[in-house]
Amino acid sequence: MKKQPSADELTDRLRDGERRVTGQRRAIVDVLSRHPHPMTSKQIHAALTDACDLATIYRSMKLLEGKGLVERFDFGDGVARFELAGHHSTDHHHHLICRQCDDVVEIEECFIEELQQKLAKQHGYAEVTHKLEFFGLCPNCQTPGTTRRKKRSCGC
Amino acid sequence: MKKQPSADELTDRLRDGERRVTGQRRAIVDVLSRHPHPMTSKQIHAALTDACDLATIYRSMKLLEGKGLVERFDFGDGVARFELAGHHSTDHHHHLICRQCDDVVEIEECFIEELQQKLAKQHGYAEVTHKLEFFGLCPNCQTPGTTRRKKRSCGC
DNA sequence: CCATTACTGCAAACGGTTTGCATTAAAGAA
DNA sequence: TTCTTTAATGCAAACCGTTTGCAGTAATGG
Repeated sequence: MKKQPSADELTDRLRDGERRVTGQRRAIVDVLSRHPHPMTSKQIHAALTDACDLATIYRSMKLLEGKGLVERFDFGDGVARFELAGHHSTDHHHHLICRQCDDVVEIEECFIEELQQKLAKQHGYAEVTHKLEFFGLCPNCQTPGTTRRKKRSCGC
Repeated sequence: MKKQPSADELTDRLRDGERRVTGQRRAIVDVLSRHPHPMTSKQIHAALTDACDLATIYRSMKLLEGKGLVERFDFGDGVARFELAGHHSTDHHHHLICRQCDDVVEIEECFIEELQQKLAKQHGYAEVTHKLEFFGLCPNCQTPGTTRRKKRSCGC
């Protein structure tokens, strides 16, 4: 948890562009700010103290992502996950996810920027980005018989 | 189009394990063998000469993937895409996808194996794999006004 | 405090994928 | 070849994450 965009930045970024700072959006950002790993919309929904509609969350995530306040990740299971931007040293980063228990390791560095540029130039592509996630078995899940399907209490 | 797993290999791989070589599965592999880029189940379905049910395709893709005859890719749009294994020099590879027109460049090399191993060791993870795809604007789509939304005739 | 209009909740719709079940057709045996 | 077994198929319904239309609600600027 490094720099906190939280309330102030939320306001700043939403204000310009006739978007409003609502209780729901504040609450969503608040939940995200307390979780170190990407959360699904459903998890965010569950973590909210005073519930708001799931549709509102989906709409909010899209907005927040567009404003750069939130980062979207795809773990390949058909469910979008979100992290608060600025949560880690760089917004753009990757993850190492346990196939067995959903443990998540944050990989803060991104080592393929140069490679990406090489590819872009090579094929004449512009504005190139990438998505990269690693999957494996965490230490606990390697020894059969050990705790599997561990779930964090916060569900993230 | 390098080595062709096609019929023979299809048979080999399915036979052991009491799975059957059906007309539908042969047809699916056949369609894939004629397409250079990943195809969605719906695209495969559309490309089949004598149609078979979509559910059958979904079931087949899962089986073929499990048998290593097919490679699954995720372009982040919530639709699974498949390529015939052995289509390219290495089965494991990546793509550079145009955000505008869905053009696909096959990136045959994978340059982050060593990095992956470093990460695995660093965090004690085993059997680590990764998913990596690049997104950008292809040469055609960079100049506004040029052909956009190009669709290959084969829909792949 | 008001007026404007973005945002919310609700419910219905959507798109990709999965599943249950009765029927069809591979594969091996006779 | 024909018979038997049982995996695979087609069809329709279910699923699940996500999106959308609409009427009511609430944030913003005046």
